[in-house]
Amino acid sequence: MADNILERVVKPGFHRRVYDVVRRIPKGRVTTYGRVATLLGSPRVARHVGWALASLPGTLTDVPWHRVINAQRRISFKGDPTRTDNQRSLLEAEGVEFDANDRVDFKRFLWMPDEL
DNA sequence: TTAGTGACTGCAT
DNA sequence: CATGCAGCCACTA
Repeated sequence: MADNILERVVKPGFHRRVYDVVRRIPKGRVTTYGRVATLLGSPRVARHVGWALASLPGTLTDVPWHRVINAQRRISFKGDPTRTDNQRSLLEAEGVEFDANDRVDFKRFLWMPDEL
């Protein structure tokens, strides 16, 4: 089970909390690193959210990491460019659309949790 | 224990 | 609109 793998790969608790939030993002919706951080109670730890996702074992988890993009409404690309391609493909497969500038329309696809 | 790092963000230029 | 820069703090070595 993916969760078991996650338990072994990820030790720290903060990461674990990030994954719990990300798992709640509905299919076909996206959110930002900053919003996830805010849901965790710390609006200033957006970088840690990204870092937490960076340490995921890729496809071996049930965490929809691809539904998290940056506040500029774009997919963050630092490191491996193929990752961003994959992320975009996954989102488009769920119905999320990108405009000519590779941006997502938050009015239509941003996940707005009740808690926020 | 200390120092370095970063899938970010918001404000300034 | 595009860059640049400082702040942020859990995690890693």
